[in-house]
Amino acid sequence: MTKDNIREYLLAKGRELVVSQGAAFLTARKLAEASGCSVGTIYNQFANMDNFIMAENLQTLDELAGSLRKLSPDSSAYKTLNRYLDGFVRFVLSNRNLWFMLYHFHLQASVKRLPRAYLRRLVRVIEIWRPAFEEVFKDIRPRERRLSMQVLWLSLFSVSSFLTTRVLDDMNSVSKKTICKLLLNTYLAGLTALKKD
Amino acid sequence: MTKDNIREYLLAKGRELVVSQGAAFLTARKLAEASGCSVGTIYNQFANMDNFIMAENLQTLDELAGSLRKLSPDSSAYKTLNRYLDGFVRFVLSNRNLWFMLYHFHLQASVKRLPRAYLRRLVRVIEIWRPAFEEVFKDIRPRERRLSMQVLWLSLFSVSSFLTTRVLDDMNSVSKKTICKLLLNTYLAGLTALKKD
DNA sequence: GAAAAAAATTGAACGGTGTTCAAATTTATT
DNA sequence: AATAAATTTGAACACCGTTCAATTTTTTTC
Repeated sequence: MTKDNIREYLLAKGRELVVSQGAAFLTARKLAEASGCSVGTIYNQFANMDNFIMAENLQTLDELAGSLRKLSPDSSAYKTLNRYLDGFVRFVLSNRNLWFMLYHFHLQASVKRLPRAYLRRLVRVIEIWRPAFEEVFKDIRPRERRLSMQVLWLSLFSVSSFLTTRVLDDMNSVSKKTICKLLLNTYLAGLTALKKD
Repeated sequence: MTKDNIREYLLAKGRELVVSQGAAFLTARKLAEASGCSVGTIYNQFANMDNFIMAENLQTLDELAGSLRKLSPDSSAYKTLNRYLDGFVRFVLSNRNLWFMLYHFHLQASVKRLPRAYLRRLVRVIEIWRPAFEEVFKDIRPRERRLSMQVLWLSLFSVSSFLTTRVLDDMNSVSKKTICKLLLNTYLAGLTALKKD
């Protein structure tokens, strides 16, 4: 097979495989077969499969950011934060396999160190929340506010891993979205309550 | 090699490998070599390596439960919850590789379904928190209280995965324990604030 | 257009993984 | 001691990521 943009073609095909068959299905040989090329060609475009997966994950984060940026602010900053959460949960649930792959890789890679390019996109996603968050908590000192926001994001991101699996289906009778909303709003209420001291 | 309790011996050796070399080092062949037997013997004791890892994880959860149960209540139920969190974080940080293996397996397995034995032990851990939690929030309706507790545990459990990696070292200047304490106490404050409505 | 040079593609091969199972060995029973 | 049962063994199978000499394709040069 010959393509002018093999790299993009491989990424697109790999994405198809993950979406339709799950992250575990994405192997060098299966990708090669699905793309109509040999494994060598993949390794000509990507140093290794980890880099390929990373490239997919960067795209996923870009799509998440794009999806969140499309959301218009609500009547209050507080409601806007809830809107972002909605968008986040919706994105994860409608991109389960891609998000599972991202989180799985994130977990594994973070044993050593996450690539700068990846960390940058994570920050980019968090930055979308920031204005609304600062608006709601404008009378909290910047340092603490920044930390609180990071902890909130860390919690939501961590919990998001289980949005992609079946584990929460057994434990609760409430929906995954409800769980996330409860986490967000309880945490926000906690911040609101604590700032008064 | 011949042992009267090969199963326990293999589990102990496997544990050594994970503790000292990391979860990725635990393979059938390496375990066989470290234990002085063949791969076949392992498969005679365990249906597959997943079952072996599961057995290790059950033990890890038992050890966590034992560690938490050793803690004596503090002067208030609220402080007791913080004490449990301390114990939890301390356990995870001093059993990084084992906890990473557990969480990693949990994530993977939860794509399909987690074994009953495993879920039971998870519940057993949560149950340790329950009395103190119910004491603090005795005027919240049981159903909501139960849900709030599950969401709290889910958050802490999810975040715990990153206690075992380096990822939080780069993002914040505060310690991992501080992050967890902030999450817990903000969430608890939120519950306290919300219950007044 | 033909020949030479450069670039890209190929896929068998290497070392690793989990897993199987007929054969060898050890243990228990008669 | 001979037989029967249970256990252990490790080569072999199908995968995995990865490499790289050989092939094919493309480009450049004449």
